[in-house]
Amino acid sequence: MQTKYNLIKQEIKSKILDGTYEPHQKIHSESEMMRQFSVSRHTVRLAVGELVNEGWLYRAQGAGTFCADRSNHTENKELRARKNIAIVTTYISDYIFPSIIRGAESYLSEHGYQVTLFNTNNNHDKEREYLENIISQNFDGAIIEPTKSAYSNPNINYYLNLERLNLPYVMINAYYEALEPIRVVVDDERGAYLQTEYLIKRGHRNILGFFKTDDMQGTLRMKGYLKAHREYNVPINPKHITTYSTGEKCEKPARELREKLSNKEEGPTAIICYNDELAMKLLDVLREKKINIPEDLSIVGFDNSFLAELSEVKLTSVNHPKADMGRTASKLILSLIKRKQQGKGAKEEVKSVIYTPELVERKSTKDLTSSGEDVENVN
Amino acid sequence: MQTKYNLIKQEIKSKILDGTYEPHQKIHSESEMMRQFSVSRHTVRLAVGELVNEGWLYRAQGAGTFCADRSNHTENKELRARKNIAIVTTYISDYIFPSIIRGAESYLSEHGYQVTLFNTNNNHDKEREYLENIISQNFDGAIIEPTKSAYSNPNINYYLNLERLNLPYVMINAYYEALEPIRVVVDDERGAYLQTEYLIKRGHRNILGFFKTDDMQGTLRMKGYLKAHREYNVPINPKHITTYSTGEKCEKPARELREKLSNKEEGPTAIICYNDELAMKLLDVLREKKINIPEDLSIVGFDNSFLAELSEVKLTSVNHPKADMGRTASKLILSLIKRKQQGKGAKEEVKSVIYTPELVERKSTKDLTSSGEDVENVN
DNA sequence: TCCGATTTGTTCGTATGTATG
DNA sequence: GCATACATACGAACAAATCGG
Repeated sequence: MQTKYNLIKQEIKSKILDGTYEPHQKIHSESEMMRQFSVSRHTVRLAVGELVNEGWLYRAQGAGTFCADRSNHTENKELRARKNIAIVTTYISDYIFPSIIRGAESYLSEHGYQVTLFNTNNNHDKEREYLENIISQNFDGAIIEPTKSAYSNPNINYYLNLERLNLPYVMINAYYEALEPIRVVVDDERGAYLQTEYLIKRGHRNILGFFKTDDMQGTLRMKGYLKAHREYNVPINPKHITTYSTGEKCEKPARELREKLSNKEEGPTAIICYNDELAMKLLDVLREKKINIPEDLSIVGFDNSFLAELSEVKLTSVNHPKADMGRTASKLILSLIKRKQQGKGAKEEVKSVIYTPELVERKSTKDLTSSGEDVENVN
Repeated sequence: MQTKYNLIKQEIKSKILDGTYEPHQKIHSESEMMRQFSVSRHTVRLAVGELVNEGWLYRAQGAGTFCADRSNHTENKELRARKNIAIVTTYISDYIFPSIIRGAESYLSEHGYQVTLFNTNNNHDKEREYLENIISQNFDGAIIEPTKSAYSNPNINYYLNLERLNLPYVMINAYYEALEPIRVVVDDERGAYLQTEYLIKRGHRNILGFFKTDDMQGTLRMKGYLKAHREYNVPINPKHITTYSTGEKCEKPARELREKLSNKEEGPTAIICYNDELAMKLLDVLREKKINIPEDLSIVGFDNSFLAELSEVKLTSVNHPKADMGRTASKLILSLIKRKQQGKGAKEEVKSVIYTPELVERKSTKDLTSSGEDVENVN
């Protein structure tokens, strides 16, 4: 069965096999081969098409047809399963995480990818297990929220291996500093600075700060809180700062707040919270103590979650991009995958995204400098 | 990329996946498809050619084109060696869905399975696309919340094909009646009966009902509402019932409520809501109209979601198992998988679970029979 | 076994659309 | 903006294999 297109096919394949065509080298254009072999364009396309299907060539519209790089294990084995992205987060169903996941899921599914979820519960062992899964299966990429990002990570080797295996990943919300990965994060230090500055400008001097310090977000937010104090020359009372870990979040902050409220000596006028979730917990304490918000005490949250609007006290908070963060991380992952597929011709640089946060004013703070509660016109 | 050949390709692939074409069955000839789709032979050949390349079809010169048999197509069995469950829901990040998904995810991951999410947005086309994915990859099982379960489903063939392919699935929240699938649902009729009975027993006679009627839950809840009225001999005013579809949920119920409140003739004393989410929307209307809850009007929600506790009016609602439903559905799926692996020696029968709902009393209803607001001691 | 209708396989020609450099 | 190169789509013709009568 020596058909014309088969002849052309063999001709091209020979040139690949004998090294005439090197990986990523452009081969003759269709019109040129028409002349060379004196056949119609259709016949050339048939020959080239089959070689593309068999993985010997790849085509790029407008650019040309190129010799594929078969050095890697691109054998027939991988029939390109289905395009699959892993999302690893500390939680999946609480707080802002559903929004982040929805943002990612919608963007990825629009682009023909499907999403598999992994939930570490902020546990290093789980994180390791899932990283092993991701490496051993053929995921095309991963969006990862690091576990306990403030601590040194025992799984750092797995992340390094991801890089060695050329498996693209993007970190969200935080990152392990040693890795310097592509990431999508909020400028948490700036966010807490805004929280603090806002209160200081409204005359607050005794501001309690509650920070979860086992993740990077919490330590940066504490840093922002301190920085604002320094820059506005407001002395910092160490007793005003409470730090806690994930495991302690249900008890310790509430307990500490109760204590600090009973020691009436230097009564705080405001509270800065690690996030809205904590703010809710502290509001429960304040309700129990019959303290009115914002008349008796001001409180500011972080993340601008649905909690900020649903509580009886509409909470002033710092904006978190949520669904947009998921979408952005997804975009970056797809860019990284594209860059990987194009080989070293990486013209497009993929850059981390750092969101600059903004304060969302609601009704949970009092202006101590003016007479009334005219909050809007002060800034 | 809506090219003609791609459309034809998808059309054919759908017929393979929904079972219209069985393995080794002859599909339409090229000339027939030319007529069917009104395209040239070239276009048909392009579509068929790609499907042949992907292993869905095979061609035999002179004989025809046939559906391939993929049953023992162990192409990438090793890659997909990992145990994988698909979860298809109408939404993933809103309302009670994160809880359901968390329940399922935690149980499945404990048992070594991983979870891939699909979100239909209550759209039949999306549902079809995802069912195609699930069939064409080798998922071990699927947990599915049906899309628009009150309507006849255009994808019913896909579900039948799941059964023929022996791919276990469990439906949650609702089900297509024709299929009689293994399912985990709430007794919605009973739930709405409880809502209504509760109000009737407290002296309410004019009870507005708002029901989303494009899913089974809504139609059953309306049925329970009617049943309670009949059993307690309370006449039903047809004007008191509002039905709406998913697309209308943001506008129509609020508009209808406004209308019904302005017609003061036979003022309603209570509202029964399809779910808590709707109750929130209606509470906005009531707040705007300066109507106090529960003094002026009682309101009851459904699902006992976080919304019921976070609003300023603590909402009496009907309990939905949420995370427990996810866990239970996961258990059933793993049982089905186990039964499948054991072959016909199916000693263990897998049975559907129907949750009997309970009313969760909070502060959104008034007792018209007694003098005060002594709600607790009446029942 | 051969015939003829049907069906897929190969090849030509032509035109327009779209991405790249 | 322009030429180049691949992508999609129409039409036509003949070859080769299959299958029922």
